[in-house]
Amino acid sequence: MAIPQSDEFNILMNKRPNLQQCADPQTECIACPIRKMALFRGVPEEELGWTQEFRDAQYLLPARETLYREGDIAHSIYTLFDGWVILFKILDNGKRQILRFVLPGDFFGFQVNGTGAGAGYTHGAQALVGSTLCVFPRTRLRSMMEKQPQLAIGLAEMGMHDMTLCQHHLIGTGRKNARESIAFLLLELFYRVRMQMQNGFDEATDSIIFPLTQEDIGDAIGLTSVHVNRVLKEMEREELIRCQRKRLTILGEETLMEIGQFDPGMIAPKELV
Amino acid sequence: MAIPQSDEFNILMNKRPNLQQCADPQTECIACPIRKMALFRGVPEEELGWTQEFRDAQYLLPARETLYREGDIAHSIYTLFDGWVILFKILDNGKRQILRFVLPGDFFGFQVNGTGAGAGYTHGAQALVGSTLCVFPRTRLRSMMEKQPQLAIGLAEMGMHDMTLCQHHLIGTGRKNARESIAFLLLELFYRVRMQMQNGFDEATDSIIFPLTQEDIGDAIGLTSVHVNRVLKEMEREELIRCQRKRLTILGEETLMEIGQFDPGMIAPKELV
DNA sequence: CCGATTAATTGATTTAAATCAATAAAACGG
DNA sequence: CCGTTTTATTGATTTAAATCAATTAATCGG
Repeated sequence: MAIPQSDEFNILMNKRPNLQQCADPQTECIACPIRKMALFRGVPEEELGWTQEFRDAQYLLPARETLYREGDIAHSIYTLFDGWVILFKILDNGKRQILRFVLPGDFFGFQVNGTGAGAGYTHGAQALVGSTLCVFPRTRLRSMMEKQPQLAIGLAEMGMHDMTLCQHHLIGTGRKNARESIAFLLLELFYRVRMQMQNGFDEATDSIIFPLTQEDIGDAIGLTSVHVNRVLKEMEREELIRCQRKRLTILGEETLMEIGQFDPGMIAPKELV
Repeated sequence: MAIPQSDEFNILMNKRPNLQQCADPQTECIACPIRKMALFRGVPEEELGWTQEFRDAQYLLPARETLYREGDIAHSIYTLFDGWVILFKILDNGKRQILRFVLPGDFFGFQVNGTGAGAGYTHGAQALVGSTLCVFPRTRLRSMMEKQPQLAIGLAEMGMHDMTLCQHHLIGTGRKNARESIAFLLLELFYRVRMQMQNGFDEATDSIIFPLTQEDIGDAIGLTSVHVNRVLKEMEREELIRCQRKRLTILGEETLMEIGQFDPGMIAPKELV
């Protein structure tokens, strides 16, 4: 049975043809299990009806589909409700640099070039696995923030968090070798998944769903997939990790943390004093 | 003649021993020539007396002095009024990664680890040349933003700008070679200086004051100073740049932009719609 | 379940940049 | 101006990672 599709949905589909409408019922902001980590973290409960109204709807993005490309007009901004999304940039020579791994609760799509409603995304976005998105109109963000300063504070706090991650990736590509960078990235994603979502993390085996290919890892860290493979294999031989069937298990957490110079404190959400 | 020093100054000096009190008169926020680019960009003129009161004072940081180290308790946040400051992180192996070049109008010092008043800076800060700083107490930032949402919006906008720069540095270290990264960095700094400040840029020769050593360049891009030297020398031989006596001239702007894949649009200040 | 595509694995070879090692040239503090 | 300390420069050698080239193992769509 076909799901009836709203006008707004059809308009959005013209802009973002890969999105699929969610089956109802959709999660309300007030009942949202990830709200405390997400954009509306600081907004008081009694105001949530109002933020709810700001939100367009929830949509599904199938695995491997592109949400938007660099340069596309940025009509929407997004909160990832469930799944994995990567933000990346393709260089002239065809090489790809992954800029950010988006996990549930993360907000994205607000980095644009240019001014006004016609500004374009500075990067592309693509799902690694089937993902659910909360969609918001970008052009109302500023007026929303003026009315509700908690929203602006939340955005600034999330921006600080994203910046910390980006700076650590810069440190990795700039001044760490392959083994160190890879150890760091695996731990970062492991901790983020364990902290941010209920599903994905399996307590029994201390493992997470890990949908990255070795090429994805390389494109995040600035290595070729061949070299990533060699390092991962070596780590498996050393019983530091197990990485197969899209599942990652951390066996030697202490050792990996030393190798990667990883401090779990960096994963903690940022809060303005 | 010694400048009389206030109580607040003496308290600050215990925390930041390298700062020197400015000779009066200090620049008032309302008369600040860089305000339109800085933190108080969106704050209406009639509110500036109030923001002025938030500000501690202006201080001098001599060339090569450290403002703070990673882990220091983050009492203050800063706007650079004049000069050049670098933010960096030192790894366990002693290597340094420069995270950001701070130019006049830029806001910094708010990236911290931990919560509350005792949180510590995630990075160190050091002056490349004698610099003037506007100092603010970090612990009042949130309440300021709640009272004046324009401040939060300004912070979010500046955060977007910083993020764009950080992502481009990541792209450079991750997926560009030495020649491409260096071309990009030189152009980025050239454009930022030309855009942000009156002094520093010399219209007659189309050159800027450029206080970085070749080691600084390397630590920003993830290269050794030896290799930076070879690439710079080659670029000089090709008449693309002139880089001597702490002054940088761009001779082959078009060619450099192609080499570095540099788009001046990325330098433009970000604005929320 | 099955052919087709995508991802992982491994070996051989090359290369961009690091490292090692000296000088030469600037900048700095009295 | 002068000795001292930083920076810049250049050559010789090494190395971490890239590239090239197959082959094997998974995953996917019907």
